[in-house]
Amino acid sequence: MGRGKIEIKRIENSSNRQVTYSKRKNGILKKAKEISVLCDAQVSLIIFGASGKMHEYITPSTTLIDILDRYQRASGKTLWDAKHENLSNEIDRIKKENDSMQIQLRHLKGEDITSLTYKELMALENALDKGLNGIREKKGKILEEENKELNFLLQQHMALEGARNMHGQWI
Amino acid sequence: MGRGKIEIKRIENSSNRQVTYSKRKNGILKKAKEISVLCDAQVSLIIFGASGKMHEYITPSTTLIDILDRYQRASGKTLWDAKHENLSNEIDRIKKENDSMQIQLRHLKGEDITSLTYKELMALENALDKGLNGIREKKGKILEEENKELNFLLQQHMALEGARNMHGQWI
DNA sequence: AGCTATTGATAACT
DNA sequence: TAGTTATCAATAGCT
Repeated sequence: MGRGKIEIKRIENSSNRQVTYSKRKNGILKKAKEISVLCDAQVSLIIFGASGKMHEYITPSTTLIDILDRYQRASGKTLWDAKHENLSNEIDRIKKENDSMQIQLRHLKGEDITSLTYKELMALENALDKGLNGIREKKGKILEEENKELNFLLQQHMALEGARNMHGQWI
Repeated sequence: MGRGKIEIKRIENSSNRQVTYSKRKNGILKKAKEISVLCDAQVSLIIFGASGKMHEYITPSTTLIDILDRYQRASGKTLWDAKHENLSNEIDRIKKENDSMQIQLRHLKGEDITSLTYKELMALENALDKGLNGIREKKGKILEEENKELNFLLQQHMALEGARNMHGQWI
């Protein structure tokens, strides 16, 4: 298809290769467009030349993503699904963790306990009791601290009051 | 490029369209292969005909995924990243939910409560107390039922025993 | 599905 | 690097 026939193998002369690439790239892009228009075909053509520059043709009435979705369904091969799967698995794992915690929380609040065994209830009771003790201890400490603080303030005030009274006597 | 020139617009005659599709499909696949070999180009060509059947050419030394990765980098468009992002967001959301529940659970178990205010501790205490009451009530009911069952069994046994004794007297 | 007249693509050249 | 053209390749219409 030119002044001479050529073998289909890598063109060694780099500048010839570059020229041929440029011409054939235009040619194939045109062909892609033509078959798409003439025959109602969905086409995705992506080309990277040796220079690294990209050229593409995607049938205008669609998107590359659509074509790739279709590709996956038609070929059975996975493209992003492989990457997706990891994330999906993580979501599943976390959701299970979540559900389990949800249930634990409900149980600790005394909800949804009808199906629990006596033994499970005992364990729950212990956990709650322990928790309650911790809370009450903490509450107690907070109250003690407050008490101490109040006592200190009261002492200060009383001392002040006493001083003022004594001062009054002296006047 | 044929017995007559044709306009590049949809071929209305369906069988002509099918024939043309088949011929041009082969042609463009050949072109894809040729440019790939001749010019060291990375090519991905995916075609869906009206029949739904797929045809593809991917430069053998690479994979479609590689090409699409490159496509994303070159075009700035996202293919699977968009889908990825949705999943990632969901993971984030669930993880936050998770963390919050984690904390609630710890608090209910009386752990990590040093930073809580007195008011928060009161709320916690109430929740625990309520939970504990529920649990104990449930435990009580279980014991009651069990007792009822045991009583019933005991009555049966005693009745049996009584009968046996009476029977013994009769002998 | 094959054939071939004709158009289209392009290799070598400028 | 872009334009020209002789030549080869693809294919439209036909069988």
